[in-house]
Amino acid sequence: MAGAPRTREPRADARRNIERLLAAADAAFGQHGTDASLERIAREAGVAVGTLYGHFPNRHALIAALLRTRHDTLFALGTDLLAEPDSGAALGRWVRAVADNAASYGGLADVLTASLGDRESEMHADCARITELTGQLTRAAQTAGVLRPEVSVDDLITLMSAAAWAHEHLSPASSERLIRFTLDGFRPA
Amino acid sequence: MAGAPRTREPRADARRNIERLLAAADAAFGQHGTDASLERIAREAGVAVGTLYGHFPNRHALIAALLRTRHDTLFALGTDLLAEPDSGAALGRWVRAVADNAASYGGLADVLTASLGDRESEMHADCARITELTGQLTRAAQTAGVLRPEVSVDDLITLMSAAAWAHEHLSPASSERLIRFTLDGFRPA
DNA sequence: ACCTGAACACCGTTCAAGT
DNA sequence: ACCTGAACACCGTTCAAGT
Repeated sequence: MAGAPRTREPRADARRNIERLLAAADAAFGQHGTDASLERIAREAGVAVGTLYGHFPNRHALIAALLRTRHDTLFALGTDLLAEPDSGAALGRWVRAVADNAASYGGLADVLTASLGDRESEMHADCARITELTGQLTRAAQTAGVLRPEVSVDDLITLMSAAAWAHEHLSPASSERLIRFTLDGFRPA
Repeated sequence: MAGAPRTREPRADARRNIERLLAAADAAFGQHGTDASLERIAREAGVAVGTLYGHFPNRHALIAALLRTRHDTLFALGTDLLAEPDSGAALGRWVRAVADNAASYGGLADVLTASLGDRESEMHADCARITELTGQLTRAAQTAGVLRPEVSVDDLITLMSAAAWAHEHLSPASSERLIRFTLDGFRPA
């Protein structure tokens, strides 16, 4: 009764191609932003375009795969922050972490924002999880009285996305200042 | 002494083509954002691609031409606001006007931000003028004591651009709320 | 099960040739 | 002085054919 290979593991060559594609994509997105040429990525990975499409049906899938581990550590941070006694500081750290993450590739803020509203996107679940954690941290800060009650989760999402955009298109410093002043505006009078 | 045509006016057919191109571009940018296909714009205008490039050497030039009159009325508003006695309210109205303007086409916030840092761009002068007016209104509000002294022109530019981005990628309401809370954070404690 | 590369439809940009 | 359209180099995406 025997080792019929009923495994779902990808074949060894496929696995290698996937890794090469991810490495090439990470480099290309880092250098040219999230709309870097997919053809070039395949070429750089030493693989035919069809192979890229075979593993990643579209650009979103490729980006999502790259963000996968990054997002896991982000979620871990989020749940840790929920236990933080100073919920104002926790929220601040969360906002910065999310904004930084959404700025890891040029154009990523746009992509993530689109994914939040697109149930079909490979990144939709991740975006929803971020929204969920943001909601919990927001409510915690509000019950602690360190955040105005009229501030909504959407307001936080807006700030984080806008800060990520500013990080990329203006400068990290501008982004940080926007966060600081806006969080100030979020505090009770 | 006679009517030799020493005029610099474009020829009648050229003039007509320019107008058709601008109309088509306005429609296309409105619908598909600032990176709409130039080939399609030419086709829609009933003109060969070469004609488009003959009048507008690149995409920026085309966008700049479309913004020209819009910006003139914006500048007029800016100088009017300098005379406003309530300099806090004046700054608020300015921020909203600039942000709205920078959201008139999808992707325009990105383009304008790039133009601000690119001396070669056809929109650079316009962006510089906006920065200048922002600086004057900022200083006016600061001497009136309704704006924290550590807020810089860059902070205002950041807010206006980020708000324009949010207007486009999230919603006009999100953008307005970002402006409101951040301006709150800009006020003296 | 996976890979290849040609195929198709599109794009930005240039430029010789026309009027 | 202006217009045309073919030309070139690139791209996203699909799919028959191979192994």
